[in-house]
Amino acid sequence: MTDILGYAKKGMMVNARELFDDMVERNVVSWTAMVAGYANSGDITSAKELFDEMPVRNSVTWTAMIAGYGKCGDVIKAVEVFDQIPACDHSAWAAMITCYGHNGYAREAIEMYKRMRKLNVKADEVSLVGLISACTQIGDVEMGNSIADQMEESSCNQSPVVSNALIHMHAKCGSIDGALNEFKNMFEKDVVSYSALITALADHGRANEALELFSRMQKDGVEPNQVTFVGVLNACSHAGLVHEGRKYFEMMTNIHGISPSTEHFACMVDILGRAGHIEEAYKLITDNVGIIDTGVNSSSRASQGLHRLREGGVWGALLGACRVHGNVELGEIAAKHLFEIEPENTGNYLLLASIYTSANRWDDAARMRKMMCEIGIQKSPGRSWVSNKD
DNA sequence: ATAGGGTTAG
Repeated sequence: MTDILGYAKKGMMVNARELFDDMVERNVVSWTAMVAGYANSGDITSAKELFDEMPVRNSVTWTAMIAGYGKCGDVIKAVEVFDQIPACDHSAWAAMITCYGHNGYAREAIEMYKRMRKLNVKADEVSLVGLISACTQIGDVEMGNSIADQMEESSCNQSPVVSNALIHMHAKCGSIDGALNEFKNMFEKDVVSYSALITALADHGRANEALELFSRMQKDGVEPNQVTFVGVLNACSHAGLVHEGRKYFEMMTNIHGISPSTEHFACMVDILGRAGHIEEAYKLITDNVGIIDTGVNSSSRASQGLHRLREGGVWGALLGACRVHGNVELGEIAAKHLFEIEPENTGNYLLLASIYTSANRWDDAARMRKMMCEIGIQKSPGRSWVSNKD
């Protein structure tokens, strides 16, 4: 039994299933562990099969199914499950709020939260985090400001996860002071707290403070992760700190054993390129094209599209640098990749056109603008046909 | 015992 739970938790569903099939005395916990295991590994079909077969379900089972549909983006099915729950508890509400938020329905998530409170269901940490996350998405400061009271009431004002979500919300909604304040009042700051605030400071143009915070994080003995370093490198990029950028990149790989992801490469290309080290930036890409292409942190839910988008970030950074420094040769190479990766992004044509213009290559610049127009024309009639039909 | 949550994205 303990083995099944272990395998299911790790997503090793073939092993878990073997043991489960041989099991004599299954109970609601082993059934639910299987359902949740399938749902978490993205196999919602198998999860649903077992869910339908199982003789007894409990609130954990229902919640796992909602989250499973949420994870694969099927909000309709998640709502169906939610509506069928015989006795809906706070966890089911929390899963539904989260499901809406994660799929871009921030307003629905907030409405769901309000409905829950109207029925006197108590908010818990998870529903609060879902609410905060939704408020962050649409910049609902008013709702965000009411969260402090909710926290008192649900007695999770000391939850690090809730506080981390609040740091992010304040930062994204423009209140860096709010983020700093939330951070200051935390009892136990973890890697996410530091990473969120480092990123926030970097985004707000306060690179030195971001790097100071990184030093303090190390003094406090909190181990940085790959997200932390994206923030740190972003700070270097905004402040034009080439030497420091190189130093942190090496520190990340050599001391902390973190293999650089496409985001890290994009930051480095940006740092080097802005400073005029365009050849070096280009070499960084070509030397690591295997890593950048496949992505080292490819999670199971990372789609092909996501990778291509990320790869675009690297070439996009190079193209931007080529424009600043007027490098036609590498600008053409970067643009060529971008035209393939994201042909619909007209900004890339404009950037290359601008590079040509700076080099007095008017004909080439005109050719780019023409290509851009053709793409715009190809796109819009297609759209209006679709919308005219319904 | 089994579930749901926070930090990267130019």
